[in-house]
Amino acid sequence: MTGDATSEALASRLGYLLKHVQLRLAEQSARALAPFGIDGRELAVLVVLTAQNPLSQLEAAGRLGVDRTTMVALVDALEHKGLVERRRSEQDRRKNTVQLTPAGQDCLRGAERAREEMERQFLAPLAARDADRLVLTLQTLLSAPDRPAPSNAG
Amino acid sequence: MTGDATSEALASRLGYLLKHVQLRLAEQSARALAPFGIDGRELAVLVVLTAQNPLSQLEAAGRLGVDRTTMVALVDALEHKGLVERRRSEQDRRKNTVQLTPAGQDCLRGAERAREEMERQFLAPLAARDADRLVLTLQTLLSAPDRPAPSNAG
DNA sequence: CCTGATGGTCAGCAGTGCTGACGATCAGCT
DNA sequence: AGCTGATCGTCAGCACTGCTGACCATCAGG
Repeated sequence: MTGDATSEALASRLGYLLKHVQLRLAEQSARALAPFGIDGRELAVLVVLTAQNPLSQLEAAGRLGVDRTTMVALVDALEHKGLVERRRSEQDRRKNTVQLTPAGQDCLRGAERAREEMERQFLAPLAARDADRLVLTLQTLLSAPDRPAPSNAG
Repeated sequence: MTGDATSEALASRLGYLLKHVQLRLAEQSARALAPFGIDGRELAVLVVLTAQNPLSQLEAAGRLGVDRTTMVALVDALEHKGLVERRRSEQDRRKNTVQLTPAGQDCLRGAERAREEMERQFLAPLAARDADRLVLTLQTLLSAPDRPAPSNAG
């Protein structure tokens, strides 16, 4: 990882780069959030839950890009820690609205600060411009339409 | 993912962006490589194996950033497909040197072309400049030193 | 020959994310 | 009202990945 043959063979491969950069960020994130007793995915749940009016689990799952069955375990964990509260929706009793508890809001505030600081340090090796551009570039790639399996009939 | 609340809450989070961009690339990669009967990780193994003189499994694992126990299964699969060959090293009979078979070299050539085309399409939404910069930026982040757990004694 | 270290292998475990099924609920229709 | 199909949350089960720990064969040094 220090300029040897790896660079020649792999360092220009997008897959390798994205995977390992993501891995490294995940490590930093886990370290930064450990004091708050949550991990990055759980923090993301807290964030989407405060972003608007109370969401159902399915809505939250959609915003996070995870499966609804995954969201069950996520909310389970957060509820167990006393950070969120499930409540049966009165408009539609199939749904659970999930809301932050006061403890959850405290946790969110602190954890978000820690995450921001972590990201700042993670991006420190870059020029400020390049850091901004990285975010924009990734956003562009994500918002591009999915290309489905190539089909001759297409 | 089309400009709704997700953008506000998550779209600027590095973790979310990296994870989902990586996921999307992985899908494209799987699709592009399917005709060759290998996946992205296996292609990466083939690449490092041709990059130099025959490598031992441990050396290959090091270059790929995977565990040696992971490499066992990887080489198993490739050997099963007839793309690589294990051979006991004569210098050090604890080691396996792993080499591409002719079929492996054919596969590598075709799969690399497919991967390059796939990456080109993946990066198509970006200006050429931004695509280049993305690679450089990711390389910079990866080559930055790991920051170990913060320690008061440090 | 011992001893300690190294490389490959395997079993087992943990984390993640999926599918498929189920019960409860809703909406539309009759 | 009652029936039907869809929706939401839940759970069990599976697959994939990547790790740890143990084992054996082998090497290097005494």
